[in-house]
Amino acid sequence: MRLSKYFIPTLKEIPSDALIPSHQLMLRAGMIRSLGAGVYSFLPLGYRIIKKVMDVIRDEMDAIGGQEFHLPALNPLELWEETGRAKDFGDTMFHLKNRPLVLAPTHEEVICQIAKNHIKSYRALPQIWYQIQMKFRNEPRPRSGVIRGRQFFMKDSYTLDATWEGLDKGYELHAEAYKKIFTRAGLKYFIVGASSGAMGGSASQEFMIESESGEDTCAVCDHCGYAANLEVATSNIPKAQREKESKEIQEIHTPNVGTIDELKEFLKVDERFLAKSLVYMQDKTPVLILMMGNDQLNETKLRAVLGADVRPCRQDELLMLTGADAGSIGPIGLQGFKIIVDKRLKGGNNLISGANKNDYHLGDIDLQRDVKVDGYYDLRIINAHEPCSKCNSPLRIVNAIELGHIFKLGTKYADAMHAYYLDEDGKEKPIIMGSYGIGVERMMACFIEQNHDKHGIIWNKALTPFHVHLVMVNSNNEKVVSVAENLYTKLQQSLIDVLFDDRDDVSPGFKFKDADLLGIPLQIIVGEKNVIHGNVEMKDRRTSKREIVELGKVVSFVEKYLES
RNA sequence: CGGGAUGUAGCGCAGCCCGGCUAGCGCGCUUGCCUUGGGCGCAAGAGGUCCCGGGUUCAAAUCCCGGCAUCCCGACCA
Repeated sequence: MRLSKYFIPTLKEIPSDALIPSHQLMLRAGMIRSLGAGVYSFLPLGYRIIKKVMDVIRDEMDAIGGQEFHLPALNPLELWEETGRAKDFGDTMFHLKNRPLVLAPTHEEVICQIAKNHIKSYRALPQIWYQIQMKFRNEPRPRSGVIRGRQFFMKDSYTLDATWEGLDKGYELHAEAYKKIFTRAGLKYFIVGASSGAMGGSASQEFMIESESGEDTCAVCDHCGYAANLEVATSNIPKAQREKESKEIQEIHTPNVGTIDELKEFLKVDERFLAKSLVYMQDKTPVLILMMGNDQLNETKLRAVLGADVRPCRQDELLMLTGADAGSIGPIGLQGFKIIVDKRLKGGNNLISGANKNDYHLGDIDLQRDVKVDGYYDLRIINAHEPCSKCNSPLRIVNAIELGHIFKLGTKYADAMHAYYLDEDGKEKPIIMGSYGIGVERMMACFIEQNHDKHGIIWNKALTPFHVHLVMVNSNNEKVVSVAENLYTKLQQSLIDVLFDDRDDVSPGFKFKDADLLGIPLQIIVGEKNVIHGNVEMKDRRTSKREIVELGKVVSFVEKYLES
């Protein structure tokens, strides 16, 4: 491709709306342009890279037996009502105004519908179906360039199985394929256990890259490799120590003490003797939740215990139900409450908690003696430096970007849509599904986040838009022009993708800057000072190492480089 | 959806408080000359709904009201 004819509008200055490196560089390198919040046009160079990413994904999906589909983005609203997900997605799904159609944010329903109509026997299972297609989500706040957009490419795949062992196998195949995809794409990633959320199902893992601009938070152990989304992460933080003697409950006057920190200061006691109370509503049942000290409640963990519909109790409800305001609530003397306790408090005695009377607390509560506990669960958000639950090394808390997510769905969709097959005994059974996604633009953006310097992007061989960047330095020098033109032809004849900077109206410095910005990993620099000796210069974009190569050996040099 | 900021040429910005002459600067763009190993120089040009609508005023980019858009923080995020 001749740069003089190719549409690559590079920018010298950084557009002010772009804050993170990948977004800035994608704009500056002429790969994308914004059309509206969270909506991007891919220009020719950017789309070339998208296609490279898709190639890698497609290759590995085909390798595990995936069959590529192309499913419609327009879906009947009715289909989404069948599974109840029209309501679950709510405003996140785009609805058309002039027909009862929606723009699909994912494709479980469509897949399940096809399976329902055509998979009638266990003999037709298992199946791995996938597609790489545009997804639409009405994100309330798109951000970080293409990392969170309102429309984006996703590779989504689905396993259909007759047995739970089959699901496990399909899930494992995907986990392995994903590792290969991200490794080939040159991404430094880690895998975390994740919440399966409203997708339902039993197991779920996310493929993440660590990034300051990430929207997810993960706990990571650098020692043993444990990593988990904070939604589900656990640690070995010390539990309550039961004291030898349980003292008698006593009322303590605590005027103007609201928060745990104030209580700690007022009573001069260790945080681990304090039991913080929170009240949530599970349908019409109030639930009192006890946490140790100032431990924060993890709502994802809470929902896993109580169901998705729990909500924090309102202030007016709180006063009516307990007779006190937040800050003076406690587990003693409540009527009609369910009481659940964070595991960390298990066995605790001589604890201090609210008295359900404003400005009073109760001291020396023994959970075993005084409280009817409906269950102990892990409910807390872990903090940095807490000991790893596997190896006790201090955990790090990092921001991360989710590149891929794999789910064991089970029969949720088959049940809702009556997608049944006949098993060996002629019995009707629901098809067991798994669902697996990769964000295509995110792979591209994350690669740039991890591979750039102050001059621009540094592609690797798998994702680079062209194999080599041929820079003709002195376009007024006949010898240089003829050598560069000749090389361009020869390289193309050897099936090497060349971006040829043949512009004659641009100074050498400009060409070098553009080459570094675009980041093609190997630059061939044809300039006067080397050409007169029958040589050209090879520059490695990543290391900036330069090597002088004889003209006749350029093609074989490049071929060797590409194979290495 | 709550909080904050911004909106002036393709891009980056100044001007706005404190209303007033033809709305300005850098980059980019066009033309000519020049230059050719790190965003080159000189000269001449083109390019504007000052986000939109309303109001105040002799006079509005500037003040007031309403709206829209974009970005950031938070909430949300299968």
